[in-house]
Amino acid sequence: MIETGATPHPTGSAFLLAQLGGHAAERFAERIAAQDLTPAQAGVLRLVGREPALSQRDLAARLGASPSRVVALVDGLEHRSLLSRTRSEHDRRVHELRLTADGQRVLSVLAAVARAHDDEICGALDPEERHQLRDLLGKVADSLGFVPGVHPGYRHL
Amino acid sequence: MIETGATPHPTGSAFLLAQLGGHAAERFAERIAAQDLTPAQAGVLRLVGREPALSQRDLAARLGASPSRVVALVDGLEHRSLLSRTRSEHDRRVHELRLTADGQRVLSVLAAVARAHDDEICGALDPEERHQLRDLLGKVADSLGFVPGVHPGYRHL
DNA sequence: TATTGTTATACTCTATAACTATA
DNA sequence: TATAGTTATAGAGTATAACAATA
Repeated sequence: MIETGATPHPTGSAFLLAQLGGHAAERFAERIAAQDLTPAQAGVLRLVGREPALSQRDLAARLGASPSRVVALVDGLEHRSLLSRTRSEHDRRVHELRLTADGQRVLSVLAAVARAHDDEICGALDPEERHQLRDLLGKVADSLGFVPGVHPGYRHL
Repeated sequence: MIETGATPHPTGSAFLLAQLGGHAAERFAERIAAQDLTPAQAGVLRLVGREPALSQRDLAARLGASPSRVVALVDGLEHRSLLSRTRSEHDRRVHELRLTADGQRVLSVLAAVARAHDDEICGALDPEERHQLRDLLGKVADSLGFVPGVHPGYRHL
């Protein structure tokens, strides 16, 4: 992985943000590798867990990925019995995605992993500072149009 | 691009950090594409600008990339006359890397782009909040062992 | 005709291993 | 023998385009 960026950190936070974000993503990937999951797969479980009966097309939009990519992602998770595809009764073209009982178990493990991950990343901050950081990041995210669970590029669909 | 992650944002900042960091990196990449540069190339210019006569091997360590990858990166920049390779007189195996005059010009353009980029990302924050955010991120970065200009994986060399 | 999911294909990024030239 | 750089090769990840089933 290559760190992008400009000068060390003169006045700006954007470079530091990209650096830390990259590190956080990398560490999270390492952690979930223990459950044999990639970040993309974890994203699928998270989104399907939140929105049962999601179609592959809508999932692709929320992930910011192509529909063909979702096929492979769902194939793998279905093969491991973590989620199921069922044809919609209203429109037999669409596949409704749902977590299996195993899938829900894995999802709750992922939530615990995320908490531990968060403690690792923010461990240097006291509770008040963590709260401040979350508020500031939330403000930035809002201003950039981030909607939880929806890829920014598709937030208008 | 796929957003990794766990729950929306319950208590933790790590997911938001990864999300925003990814967005910031992506937007920076779009901006420098106007100069026909990739983030990796920008990183090379930045590091060689800071440490003239850097060897390709040391550059690879600082980037967190493989030496073979650096070959292609340097090839491209040398071909565009943004940096030069000269064999070291002390050890004729090593190539000393330096920015050309054009390379330094491009580097200063990159610095301006980084400032604009930063304003875009942090535009929703007032000056005091931006200062707070930078301090908090700096604290997190320090606790994780980040050294400016050196990839974390290689900070001990 | 338009849309969902699928397959085939190709492209980009990147690392590992073998090679060369120096030391 | 060991090291700096290079080349050859292969793998991962991903998108685009063509296709089949359904609307």
